Amino acid sequence: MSRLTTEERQTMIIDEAIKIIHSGGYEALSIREIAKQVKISEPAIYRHFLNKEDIILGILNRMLEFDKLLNKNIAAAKSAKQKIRQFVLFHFEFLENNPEMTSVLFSEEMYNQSEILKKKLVFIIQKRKQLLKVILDDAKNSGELIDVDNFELMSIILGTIRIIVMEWRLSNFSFQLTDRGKSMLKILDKLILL
Amino acid sequence: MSRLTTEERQTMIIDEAIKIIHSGGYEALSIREIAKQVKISEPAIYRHFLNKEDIILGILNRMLEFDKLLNKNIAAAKSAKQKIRQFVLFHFEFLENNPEMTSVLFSEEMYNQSEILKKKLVFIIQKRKQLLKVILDDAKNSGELIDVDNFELMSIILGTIRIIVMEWRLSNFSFQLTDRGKSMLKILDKLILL
DNA sequence: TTTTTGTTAGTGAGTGTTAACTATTTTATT
DNA sequence: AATAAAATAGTTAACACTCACTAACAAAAA
Repeated sequence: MSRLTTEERQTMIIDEAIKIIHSGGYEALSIREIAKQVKISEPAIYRHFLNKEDIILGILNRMLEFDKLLNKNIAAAKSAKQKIRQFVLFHFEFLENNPEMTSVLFSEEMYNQSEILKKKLVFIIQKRKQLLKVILDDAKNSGELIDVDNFELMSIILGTIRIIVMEWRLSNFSFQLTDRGKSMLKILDKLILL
Repeated sequence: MSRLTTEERQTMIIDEAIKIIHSGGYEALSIREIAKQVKISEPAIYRHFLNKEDIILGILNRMLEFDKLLNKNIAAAKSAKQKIRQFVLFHFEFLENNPEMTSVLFSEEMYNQSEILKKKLVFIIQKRKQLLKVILDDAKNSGELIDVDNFELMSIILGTIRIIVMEWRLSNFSFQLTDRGKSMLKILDKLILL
């Protein structure tokens, strides 16, 4: 067996960790299982991560990469209206292509493990809310959005996205998430866009 | 120590189990910890429940009791409009008075333990959706509701309730949930009621 | 006397993590 | 360019601990 660099192993370890959570929930995520999937010994894991918490932190950093993609995607949209649509649709598109990330998204137990993890999760959520807030403020300024409190609108949009993804999971991914997202977006259009 | 009946012990065990989940997440829910809190030995737990899954099933049945209360509360409302408002508000009122139930609500790992548990959870969610569906259908028939697909409206309402409760949890219950619920309801009123 | 609720002691399996050591790769020196 | 030294990535074996659950027995209540 040839040795790999820490960066390569870290990537493999995070990859497999996400897969394990997807197939067996956070409870199934053990150092033993990761080692088995990555095909190295358990102690070798500790060459690349400080401890289990550090691995979970790595998973959370993967979620930040989604945010980068989301930002790029939205920057390309022209009108504020289009930005809102892209914000919603890109969530569904990304998760449809990366269904294992929904498991990460809903593994609340995982973030409950330590204050560091919880803070990081709150940070990620906060960042996404901030992005949506800027878009909604723009939309309101350009008269494209209904005149109600943006703070509440954010909860409506994010809550609706989240529960649809949850329904998708509970149905064992049995429907096309983007299709469902599109029909949801139509209604949302009617309700909040002018 | 005086002996108690199975019914009394079962109630105590479920009570403590919920408390444990609330303070330490599902991961903290062990037979050992329950026994410690109830102040009986571990094997004594097995006099009153078949196994751990059976205890979780008991917790899920507690959630069904909320549904009974919700049904009563809604039956008292006169107009369909009022029923929608009550459906939303009662969720917030109940959880504000029983914050530990939010932990149960969000312990997804718990229901992932077995197919039986997952099915029971899906059943509970399905039941609550059905209740909301009937209300929305009524509201539409009596011309009190905006004319969009009710299926999508259900996701918007349930998703918004859920994410507000999630925000409440992540803030360590630092704001008044019912107040937040009321201002949310105002916006929802504007958006979907005629 | 029988049933029910409790106890103590113990099972095998799984957990994250560490100590001690080895093999490979990279860097520095001859 | 060849070789010695240092750093890195891996191993096996074991640590102390927690897990859900059970056998065997005791005491209280019906």
